[in-house]
Amino acid sequence: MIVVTSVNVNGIRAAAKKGFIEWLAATEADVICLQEVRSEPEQLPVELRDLDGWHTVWAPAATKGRAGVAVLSRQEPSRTTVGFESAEFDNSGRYVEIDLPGLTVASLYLPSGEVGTERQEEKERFMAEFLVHLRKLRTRAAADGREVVVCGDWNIAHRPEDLKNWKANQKAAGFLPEERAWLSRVYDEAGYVDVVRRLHPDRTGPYSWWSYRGRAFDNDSGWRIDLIVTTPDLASTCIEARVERADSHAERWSDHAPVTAEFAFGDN
Amino acid sequence: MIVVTSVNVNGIRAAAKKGFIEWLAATEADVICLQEVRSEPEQLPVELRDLDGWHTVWAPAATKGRAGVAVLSRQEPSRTTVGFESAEFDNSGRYVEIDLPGLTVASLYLPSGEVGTERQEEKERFMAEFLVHLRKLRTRAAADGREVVVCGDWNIAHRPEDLKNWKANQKAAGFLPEERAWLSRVYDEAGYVDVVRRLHPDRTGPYSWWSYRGRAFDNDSGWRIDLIVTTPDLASTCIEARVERADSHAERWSDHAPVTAEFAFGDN
DNA sequence: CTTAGTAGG
DNA sequence: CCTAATAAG
Repeated sequence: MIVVTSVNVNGIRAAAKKGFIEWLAATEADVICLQEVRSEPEQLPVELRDLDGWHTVWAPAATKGRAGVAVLSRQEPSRTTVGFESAEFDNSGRYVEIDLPGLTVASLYLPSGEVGTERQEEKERFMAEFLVHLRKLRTRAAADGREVVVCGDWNIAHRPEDLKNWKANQKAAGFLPEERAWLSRVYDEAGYVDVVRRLHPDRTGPYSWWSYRGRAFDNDSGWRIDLIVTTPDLASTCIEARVERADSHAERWSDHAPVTAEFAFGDN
Repeated sequence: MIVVTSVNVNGIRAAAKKGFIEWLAATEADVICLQEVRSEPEQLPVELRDLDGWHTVWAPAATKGRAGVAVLSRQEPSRTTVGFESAEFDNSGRYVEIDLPGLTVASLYLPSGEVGTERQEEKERFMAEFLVHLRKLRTRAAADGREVVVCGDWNIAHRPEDLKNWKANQKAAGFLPEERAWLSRVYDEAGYVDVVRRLHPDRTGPYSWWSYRGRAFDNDSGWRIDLIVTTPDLASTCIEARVERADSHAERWSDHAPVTAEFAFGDN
């Protein structure tokens, strides 16, 4: 059994002041993939340095205060790789990969994009390069007899069920036809599986991000853009997948909620 | 009788959230000179627009969020002048003057300066130009039979009694020998009077600014840099002068405290 | 330490 | 609306 969580913390230093530390102390996850850490390792608050019981790999962006991904694991990784052999993106705090026994885990923070700007073109370049990487990753893993799980903020909602207001967002970054088609290729051509959708094929959401603007969270006007995407054999061992939406009992310490999947993996 | 207050609000929008509005509602001042407003008039919170019972003149800096002075008066000014005919400084939100019957009131925010930087040179240029203005102002006022009061954050402590730690600050901006000498010229050559010091010749302080860093406020480790400076005849009518240091009963809504002087001016 | 602007989200 | 870097104080 392995429990994997993905969460965009929207600034780990701010999150730490609002409840992330307590959430971390209580989680039963074995591996946690973080996005938008927005901190150099040296800038982390003491409570997040030398985390007891966790092995950590931090992959900050070259630009201070931007992006940044990390993976926390209870087991020590046998290998750690920052980036995906991309000249443009390896230094941008958007991808880090670790190897655990029989399993490769990656934390991904795909650019957000903004229609009509250079940042949308950057997103598209990232998507093109990253799809190549996903294919290679799967081929390599198959050759090694390994499974793969890519956790992250993909910044794309795949289908109308994945966001509250799909009609109004057809020309918005994150739900553009070309972005949705790209995600289809991740599934249909590269052969990956979105495990939350696999276990909950018919429901709307569950959303994992709600804008801080307006009453988006209270109205559950969200998007499902934080995805746990795995190789098919691993997906078939997924026995639970959920979004940990904050409620009156749990503080909201990010505009995203943790997404968690449990796999009967390595069990006898 | 006229009551005049000078206070550096350190961002009127932040101050408004912390108690400035309540202070303003309770004050008995007739004229209030503000410095470091740091807001365009259009950006002011509603509570500070069309202030009931006050005439207001706002002189923001050309650069948003920087400097900015204002004068609030219960009587309507007969004349309002932004700047002091300085090509360099008239647009920098550092000086505004109003005329009331028999009295010119000015709000001044002298540059803070920082030793060894261009900003110290800017401060020195300001001082040179402003001293010329002070002389003209006094000459003009004398010809018109008017008194003058220049309220503001002068960003200079005159003597050892005017700051907690004068020995350690002899090479610090705000207590440099040339700055202190300049203030002496304002008094001795241009003929103005610092009314708080006139009424309290022997005491240390009263300080009007305490850094937000460390425990400066709790230790009363402050500076007396907010001054009410007047023509001699007006000074001789000053019957009270004080600093309104925040205590357990009053919120601290700025790193500066209001300085208030009461003049038996216009009384029969 | 605090303010406000700014870029990114 | 929120985070963090930055400049100024």
